[in-house]
Amino acid sequence: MNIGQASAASGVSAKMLRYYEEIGLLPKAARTEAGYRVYSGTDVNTLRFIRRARDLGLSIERIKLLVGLWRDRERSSADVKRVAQGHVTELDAKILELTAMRDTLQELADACHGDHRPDCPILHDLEGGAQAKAPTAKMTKHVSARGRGGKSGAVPCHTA
Amino acid sequence: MNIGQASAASGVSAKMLRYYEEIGLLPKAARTEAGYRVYSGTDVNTLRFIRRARDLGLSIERIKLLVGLWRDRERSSADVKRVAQGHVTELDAKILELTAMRDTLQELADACHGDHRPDCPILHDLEGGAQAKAPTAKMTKHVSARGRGGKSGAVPCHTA
DNA sequence: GCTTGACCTTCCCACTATGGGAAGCCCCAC
DNA sequence: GTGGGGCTTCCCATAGTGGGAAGGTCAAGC
Repeated sequence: MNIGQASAASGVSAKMLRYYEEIGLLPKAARTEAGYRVYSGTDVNTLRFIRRARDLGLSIERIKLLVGLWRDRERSSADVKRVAQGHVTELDAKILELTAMRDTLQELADACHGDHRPDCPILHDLEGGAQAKAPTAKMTKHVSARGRGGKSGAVPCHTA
Repeated sequence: MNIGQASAASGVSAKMLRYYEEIGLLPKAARTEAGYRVYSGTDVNTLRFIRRARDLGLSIERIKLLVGLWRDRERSSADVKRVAQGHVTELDAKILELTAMRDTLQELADACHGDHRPDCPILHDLEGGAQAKAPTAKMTKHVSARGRGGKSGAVPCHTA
């Protein structure tokens, strides 16, 4: 099987196949004399595994761990569960963060007339917003979001 | 005010100040004879506006629009609301996507013993998972996530 | 006046995954 | 033997952000 066929069979693009090989997620594929990569049915299984894992939003790093555990017959399910749970935790954090943003923005949008007039609570909030607004409460729950400057483990962004 | 002071006063890093200028979110700052950037109080206001907007997860592109509207006294609040609403829609989509991932993964993790034994429904799902699993239902709602290959407007990832 | 240290400048690199595309070689069918 | 499609590598772009190097500047202290 060459790269195109492995790609079609696994749902992982040829481009990604090369990339995964390059970063060490996949072992270096065997080559034909002409230099073409060669894949086996086993490889395709691994690729499907990876693809499913990516669909669940797991980072490449975590997938590396999981593939390792998958191949290891001596693994303990606890290790697998730990990796999964780690990702769930990240997802929860991200969901919380996005939800806070969404709610704040929706509140502001709801308060905006949305007509031809220039007055707009959205701009008003962005302008001075948070600090000077303690009394109004309710709108002040903006959540500092984005851990600013922290290498806080965030959910990798593969949507874009 | 030089860049360090503007940064401290606005909460936007000096690095980002230069970047925003480069991409045209900010006008080119005036310079001293030595080439140092000079900022005014007005600039700091704009920077704070931008920072608040980033905190709400708005993309630079949307912020450009908002800053433009903010400066425009003839604006209609409808335009502002449209931008905000667009972002809320994206956030909702992203939240839905992440939530689907989270739920699937949590279900799998819940089904995993998490002990020393190697059997693990998480790996089992990733392995063959979805297709061959229609009868089990409930677990099959995986949501194809990530619009694969689509330029589907996703929420920008500024968390990482 | 000179040194030192903090600050500024530009420029390049890294990150996460992914796609796009160019230049060039290869393979198969006709 | 020729054409088209597939393969190779290599570079670029994405969206924001941080890190750091090499070098110029400024202000304070001696």
